[in-house]
Amino acid sequence: MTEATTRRATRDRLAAPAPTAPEAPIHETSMAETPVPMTPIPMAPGALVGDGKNTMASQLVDRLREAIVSGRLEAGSKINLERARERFSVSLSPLREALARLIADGLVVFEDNRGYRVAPVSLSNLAEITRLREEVEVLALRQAIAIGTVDWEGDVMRALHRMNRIERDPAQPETLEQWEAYHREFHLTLIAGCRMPLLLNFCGVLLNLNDRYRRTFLRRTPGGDRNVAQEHGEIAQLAVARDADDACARLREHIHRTGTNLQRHLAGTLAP
Amino acid sequence: MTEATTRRATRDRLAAPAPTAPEAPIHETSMAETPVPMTPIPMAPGALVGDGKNTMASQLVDRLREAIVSGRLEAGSKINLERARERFSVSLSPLREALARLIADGLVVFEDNRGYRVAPVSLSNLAEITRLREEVEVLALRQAIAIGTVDWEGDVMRALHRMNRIERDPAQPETLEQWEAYHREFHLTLIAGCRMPLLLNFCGVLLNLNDRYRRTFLRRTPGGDRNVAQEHGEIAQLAVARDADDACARLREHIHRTGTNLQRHLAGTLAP
DNA sequence: TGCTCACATATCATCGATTATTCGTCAATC
DNA sequence: GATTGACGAATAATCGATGATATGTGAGCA
Repeated sequence: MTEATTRRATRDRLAAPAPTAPEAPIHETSMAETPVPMTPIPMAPGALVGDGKNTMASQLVDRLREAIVSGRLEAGSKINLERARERFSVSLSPLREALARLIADGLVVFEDNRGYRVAPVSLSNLAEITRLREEVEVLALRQAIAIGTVDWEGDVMRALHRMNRIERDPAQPETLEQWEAYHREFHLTLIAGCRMPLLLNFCGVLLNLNDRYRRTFLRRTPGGDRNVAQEHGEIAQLAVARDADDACARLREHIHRTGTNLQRHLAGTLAP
Repeated sequence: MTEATTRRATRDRLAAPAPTAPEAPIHETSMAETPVPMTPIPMAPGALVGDGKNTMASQLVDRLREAIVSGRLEAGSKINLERARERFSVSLSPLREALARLIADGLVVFEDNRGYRVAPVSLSNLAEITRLREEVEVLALRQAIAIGTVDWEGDVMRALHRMNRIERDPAQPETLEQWEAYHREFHLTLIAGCRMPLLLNFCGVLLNLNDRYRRTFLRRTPGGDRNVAQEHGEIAQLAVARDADDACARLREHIHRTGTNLQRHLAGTLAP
């Protein structure tokens, strides 16, 4: 039970700064902070209850990622270390370590002696993300359909159900955030059955990058006139029915349409 | 004047520790250090004379990557920070930052409060690497053949020529190292024409991971009875001739055969 | 007016010391 | 005799301070 004491002390130390206000922007431009209440994120699959995120650096990775994907940290903006240090109430070492890890996600870019900055967005970047998702996510799905277990089927249906039950109300931003989280989990669960860690990791990165575009440009009109829920449902049904060709075709269309949609919105944002 | 003094001091500081002995093993096990004389590496393409690697952390990334891919740092072994700090003559901050960046390469794994370790090797990991290389490297090649410029064609032929001119003499380890560098560059150049940064980055990661297996298990008998040089030549010729289907088929076979070869050697190492 | 160079300032990079956590060991207990 | 809990050594994580680099500014000159 001495251990309990020690642990509790740590938890307090770590928990204390969290409830404070959501991070204000670090970059020089933009100061209107969207008061998003930092959802108690149902983080990436594979995270056991007590295993991860005990250190400053690891928590920072999540906080920074969320801040970037949500658009609170403007694309392309410089990350001033001193201000970020204050904002997140940490020291330089864990901050730099967290940023270094985020390079892997493609959300942060770095240059020697010039520091870190939020990865920029561009039409070509979006096009590549879409194209690669079509290829690798479909590849993963095909493999998942081939070797996925019954448990995997169950996971897929559960993820689908949870996502579709969320009522997306623009007046309640937290419902949008929640849907984003479930949507991400749905796509990851769909392919998780393939049991190829490197591939899943890469798909997760692409999904993150894609989500940043959607959350920035399609915040309230996610599907346009599409019935996204139906698309998801069909893909899931075909997948658990082990109809590989049709499931993959539908997933590919789904990704492609989303990409086209985003492309249009982004072009509208950049051009005028 | 003052500035000149400052700069000179810095350069000396950075240059000084480099020529010292090659890094001895950091991990607890294994103490017989292969006295590989740390080739003055013809580093990754795209490195201008003065652009990158000015900081301790960035230099460390390269040194550590080389140490891991070459096998000097044993797969799966724990990386003791204090010993690594001494060995590489740096402080903890840049060391941790460098290790954090190497997570992206899949060469290092991390766990909160348990530190960093060299990524383990396994048959399933090798199988996935091979499978993914077949898919994504071929995808990249097809795109490169579709849109690659004449400059790209030239780059491919040059890379092929340089690689094939190296005489691989097991008695002269530096020739093996040199060939590895050129070989890596050949494969990357072959697909560089596709102009998809994310895809190229992923291919580079896979190539690195693959090279670790080859350099560990196929150090002196790279091709078995295969004529690897001829395989490379044919792929290059087909690529610049814009024969996409044949080039991709050959590349896929090439990757697959290499994988099978490695699988056999690795199985022989793990089993008995 | 436009350019170059020195200086001041802001920022990034690194270090050494301090704090927190884990892991091995051993004694106490059931 | 096995399990549990407490200690101490080893190691990881964090911090505050210092050193190095880049960037902005203005004087001097063509």
